[in-house]
Amino acid sequence: MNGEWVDFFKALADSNRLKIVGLLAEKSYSVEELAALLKLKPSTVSHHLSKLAQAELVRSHAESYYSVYELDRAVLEEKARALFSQAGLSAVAAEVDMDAYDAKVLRDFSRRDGRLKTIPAQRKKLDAILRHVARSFEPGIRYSEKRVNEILSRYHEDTALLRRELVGSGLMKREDGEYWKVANE
Amino acid sequence: MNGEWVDFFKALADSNRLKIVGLLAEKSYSVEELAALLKLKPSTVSHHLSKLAQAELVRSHAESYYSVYELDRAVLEEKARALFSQAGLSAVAAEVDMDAYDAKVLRDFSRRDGRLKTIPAQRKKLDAILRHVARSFEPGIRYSEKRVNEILSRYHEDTALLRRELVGSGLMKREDGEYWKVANE
DNA sequence: AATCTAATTCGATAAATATCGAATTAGATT
DNA sequence: AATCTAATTCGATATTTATCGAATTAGATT
Repeated sequence: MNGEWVDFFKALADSNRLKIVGLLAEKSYSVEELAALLKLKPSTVSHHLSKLAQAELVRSHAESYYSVYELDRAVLEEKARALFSQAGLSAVAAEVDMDAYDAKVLRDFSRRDGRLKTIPAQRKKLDAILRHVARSFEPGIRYSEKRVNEILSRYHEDTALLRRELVGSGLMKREDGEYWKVANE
Repeated sequence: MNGEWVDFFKALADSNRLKIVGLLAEKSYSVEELAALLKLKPSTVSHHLSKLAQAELVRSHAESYYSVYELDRAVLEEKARALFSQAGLSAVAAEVDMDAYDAKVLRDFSRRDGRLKTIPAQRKKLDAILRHVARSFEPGIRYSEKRVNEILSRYHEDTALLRRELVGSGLMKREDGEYWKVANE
């Protein structure tokens, strides 16, 4: 989940909350003081602080009448560090469905019976279709051109085009008139 | 202004925009591809990308039919770096009115004529009042106790209390029955 | 030149949220 | 125990904004 990151950025995505963080970076303040400095009502500041606290950016402790808030630099630095790293960035997108694009192209170009309405002319869409078609071939098996055409004819009558593109895209190989599927992954 | 920072955080304060950044961290994508991957309409993705572009986090270039978007790592790293530094953090709060708290306390405790309704018992509020009262004394001049009381009586009848607190707080000094103001700043 | 196609802009709508004032709570001071 | 005080919570409101579909635009392909 990227919820933790969203909380972090949402917490800082407000002008007044940024000012609070800026102020707390210099010293600790009570809610009342922050309200006076920012010209906001204490209830509003309290609301802002609870968002910052939810993101673990601030902590508070009681001090006589006041709750004194202080900045938690460690969390800030940890997040800043992650922004640098490739892994940290990519983790943010972890739950994206990487096959959704292929699925959409396939839907757009297929009939109910699974045959292709047309063969897409555009490179990226053609590639998506080819990846799909290639699943009809078993890895490790050598197919005659005749057999390849049989299988491809389930998708579209222009088997020559499909065959040529499969080889051209590197999904399949050809040698001595025989074809085989390149191991995927 | 902290507008630049607000733009930065606002740009990333959305789950789908975070996913976009995560995806672009691995490779470039067209609007259409991103829309398919995120299961959003192209118009929505376009909107998200324009926010990211406004924060200078992404750039686009035309490529045949498509606008291909790519991540600008430099901006991301520059911001991340600033999050570490004291100066960077404090800069965020640059335009906060640091005297607003004192002004509020003063307002709360003063009558229209400038005299004090009461002398605040709470430390922080008393300090704010004392800073105000101390402005009635010129630095570099030595005052007799009688003269000090005269001046303080403009604010409140309990001049002894004010005098004692001014010295106690370090705003004024006393020696041989004479008083003077400590240079501020 | 005519036609396609992806991208963008625009208008509308529904959901999220910043702000305030009133009521309540939690703690400290007397 | 009784009283104060700052903080918090709650309810209401106005603003912002995420999303979509329709219309338009900008570019490339034919």
